[in-house]
Amino acid sequence: MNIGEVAERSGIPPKTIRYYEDIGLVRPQRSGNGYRAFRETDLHKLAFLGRARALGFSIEDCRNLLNLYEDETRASAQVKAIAEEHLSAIDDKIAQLQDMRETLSHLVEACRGDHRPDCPILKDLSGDLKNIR
Amino acid sequence: MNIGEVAERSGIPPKTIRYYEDIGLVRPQRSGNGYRAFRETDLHKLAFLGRARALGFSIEDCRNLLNLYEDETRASAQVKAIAEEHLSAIDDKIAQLQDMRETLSHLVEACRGDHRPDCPILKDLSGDLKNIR
DNA sequence: TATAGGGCTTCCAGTCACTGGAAGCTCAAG
DNA sequence: CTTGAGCTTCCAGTGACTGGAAGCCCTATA
Repeated sequence: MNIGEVAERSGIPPKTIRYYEDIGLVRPQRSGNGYRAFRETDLHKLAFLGRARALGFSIEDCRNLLNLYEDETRASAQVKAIAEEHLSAIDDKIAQLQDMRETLSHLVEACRGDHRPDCPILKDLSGDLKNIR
Repeated sequence: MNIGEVAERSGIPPKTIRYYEDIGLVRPQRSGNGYRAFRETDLHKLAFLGRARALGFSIEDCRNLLNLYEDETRASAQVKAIAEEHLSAIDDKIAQLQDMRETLSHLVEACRGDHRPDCPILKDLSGDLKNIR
């Protein structure tokens, strides 16, 4: 398989696949003409990476997950540990975004959004906390 | 004021303040010795930037908000538009993270996390969807 | 057989918002 | 006069790609 077909079947763009090779996540062989020659196992790995990335795992996490996947002697506890850490990072991020959302939505509601310059959003950003709440 | 004092009072590290000058967000004067000389207005601007960044606004948004803040002829509608767009981006991000969270937490729960290699997390990532929902 | 196109290759640069580090100047205290 | 803190600039690295340029390879059609 050439890179185009693999890209299509894995859903990962060619540029990204070349990047994954650069950083050692996949190691396709080469044809006589210099083209990358992917086997089914490469495709499988790339699809694995695509799903892991879609769950928000970092590249380093993906590398470790892939290693565990290929390690028949793994303990599922190792996989679970990675996933739990990531899950708690996601929870942190959600909480942080919800804090922002909370503040910002109050400000947006309080702003009339008309032609006049008065604006509680700017007032808040400027440090004048007398407004809102 | 030198950069250290401004950093302390605004809560923004010196490195970041220099970076903000590089990209034109603040324009402190210079003392005879080459040190940056910040006025109160510069400090005020930096604190504004700190709060806007804490709400997750991009640097470009911050630049626009700062311009509007200094523009007496602004319409609050302009500010509100920026804030609403950002708010909806935040909402999108939260939704995306919650999707990830949902999937991931089910997988984590299903994984026994023991010494054995069987792992529904890896099974899911490898594309075997027979497991879990 | 010439050529046109699409796909493939590499390499370099840019993204976003900083952050770390090195080399070197300035200033105040002891 | 030395020490050390604080300031300066410049360069490089982060994460995970993404865009673009220059050029080779392959196939189909005129």
